[in-house]
Amino acid sequence: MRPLRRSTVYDVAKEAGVAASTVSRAFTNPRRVSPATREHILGVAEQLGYRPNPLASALQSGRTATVALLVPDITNPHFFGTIRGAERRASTAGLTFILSHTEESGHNEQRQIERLERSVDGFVLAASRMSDETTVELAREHNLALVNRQIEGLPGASVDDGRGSWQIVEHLASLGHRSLAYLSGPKDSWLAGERWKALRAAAAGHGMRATRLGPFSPKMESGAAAADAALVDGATALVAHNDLLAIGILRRLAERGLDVPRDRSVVGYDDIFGADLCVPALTTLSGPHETAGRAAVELLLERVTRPGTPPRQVVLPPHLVVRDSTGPAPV
Amino acid sequence: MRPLRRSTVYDVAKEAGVAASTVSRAFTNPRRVSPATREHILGVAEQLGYRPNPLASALQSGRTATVALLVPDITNPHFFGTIRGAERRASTAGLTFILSHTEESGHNEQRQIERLERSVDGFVLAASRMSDETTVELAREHNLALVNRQIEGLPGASVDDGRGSWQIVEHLASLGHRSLAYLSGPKDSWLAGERWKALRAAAAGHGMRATRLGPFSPKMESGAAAADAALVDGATALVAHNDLLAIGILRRLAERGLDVPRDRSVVGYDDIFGADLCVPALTTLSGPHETAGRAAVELLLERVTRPGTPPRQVVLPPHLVVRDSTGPAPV
DNA sequence: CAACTTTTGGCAATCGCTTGCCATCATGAT
DNA sequence: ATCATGATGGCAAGCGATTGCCAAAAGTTG
Repeated sequence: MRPLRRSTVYDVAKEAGVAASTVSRAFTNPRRVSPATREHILGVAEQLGYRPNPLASALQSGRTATVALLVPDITNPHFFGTIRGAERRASTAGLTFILSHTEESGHNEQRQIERLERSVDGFVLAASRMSDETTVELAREHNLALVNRQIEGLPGASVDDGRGSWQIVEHLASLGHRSLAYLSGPKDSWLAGERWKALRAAAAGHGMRATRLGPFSPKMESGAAAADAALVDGATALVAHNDLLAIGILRRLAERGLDVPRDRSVVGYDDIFGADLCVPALTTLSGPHETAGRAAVELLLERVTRPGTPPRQVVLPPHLVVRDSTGPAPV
Repeated sequence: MRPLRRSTVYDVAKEAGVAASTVSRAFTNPRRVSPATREHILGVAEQLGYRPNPLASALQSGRTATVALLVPDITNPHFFGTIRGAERRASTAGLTFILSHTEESGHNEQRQIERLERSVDGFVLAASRMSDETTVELAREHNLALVNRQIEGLPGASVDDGRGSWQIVEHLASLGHRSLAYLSGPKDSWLAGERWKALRAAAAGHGMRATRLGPFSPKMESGAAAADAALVDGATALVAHNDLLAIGILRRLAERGLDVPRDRSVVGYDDIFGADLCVPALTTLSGPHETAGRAAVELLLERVTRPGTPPRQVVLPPHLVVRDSTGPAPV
């Protein structure tokens, strides 16, 4: 590999018989040069194989044409949709897309932001673990958009899991369940908090008993512990923090000789790939997470191109996908 | 958002009573300044909240501490392992990680490389769709590492699907199958080519008949067409280009009233999440794709830190995971 | 103590582009 | 013909680091 010398604005300028500034403008600010010279410059640039150096450009202008997405756990299928959506949107806007894993730690998020601050135009924070205060503080100096987290005054896109949780409870109530157990996820996850609040409220509204168990790590392996805890609790309906956990629970219940949905009903969140493959196929709350990822990048863009506009919050409706893991409450 | 003015080397230099060059060296080349001044500078920098601007640094030095991963299709679970592995390795090496989707097009890969060339230290190309010639050509000017593609003289990490295909055939042969159909994937995928070559050779070695059908797009939706084609062919063993396709095939066969593994055996490649959840659970070739992703970044790093060393090729062994979708050939 | 080597730090050029400001020129209005 | 006006292009000063080269200081050696 021999990184050959690329031609610069100066080479193009000399060859085209204009000043470097004019070359620059021909590329970044077309209306600032006459159509004729622009054509000419572009032609010369083309034949010289000129390509603007994004670093140099960013250094001077402060605009990097890059966004970063910070996810707590790259390994968790829950985030794939968000990653996809964000990447696709960035790509169509001609933005470079940086992906970074924060290991479920707010502190890490903060460090990444500091590390990348000069290299990006903004950050999308997915399921951020940082406190409201820290986030607001950071938002003063950085361009942030949140996914699945709502903070007053900050732009964000989230799936309305509160409303979704009501749907879950209604579904379960209609099947005659009188009690549910929520197998909770990471305790500093905002989304998890929202889910539980809504579940509890909805349960109360339907005269159902609701208990929160856990927290459990949102992985299949935690399913056993979660299932066992739920059995002790005795609730007939188990609502798991996410599909991974729900699938783990399904497995454990089968091991312990219980039939789903006859003896217990199980519901998950996310509708990940695989949720309809397992047996019984999982009833789960499907959220437009890809859309959320896309929207978040969109919001970031908005703040760059039209600063001063008030931050928007996009809330997306989820829908319950009823499959085979829920059924009438046992008598 | 008010991007406050960050302090620069000059601020630190003035405050510490040294030259900017010394500050720079204190950070990037510690042994070039005396321990005492270094300590002092670091202290001042700390209290001024100084953070080096990666853009400025990259512009001058040519080193960006960034790598890019180009994948044909972000949506395909096959790549999740590679993405994870590459991201994790990059992250532990302190590198910024750029993820980019090339829409299954070699031409797009090339454009991305051109766009990002100054912004990264190297590229990992996963399942590249470019021709050998183009790739070799690009490798002259860029730092490339390939995943699941082998080109003479270029560094790369790949899963040995040739060997894996032999394992598949041996497994099928041992179950008494006398014929197999390979439901092929994208036709310009190198990996797909390797698989078929090995399958055909192995089948010949075992006196089995082998046909290649397709190409099919490697998605679940294509399963129906693939299954139907295979039924026409009559082979008792169906080997699908990947698990997605295999799962689609499973569904179609069930729809058409055929029992797997009694009437037909089905095998996939990749062992994606969900392969053990579907019914029957899928027999599939599990490859260490995460390791491959990690290794590729490793190779890139090697070329940056020790230029001149001959490019290495890492070949990783896959293993066959036998589940419930394969069984004795029907009599 | 002279002569020589090694450390340490500073100077200034450089990476490649952007942009505020100014000069020029063509245009239209008067 | 005169002047205000806008369009166009050039000049030059950055952006914030890195690094080759040099000089002074410090350390070695006989």
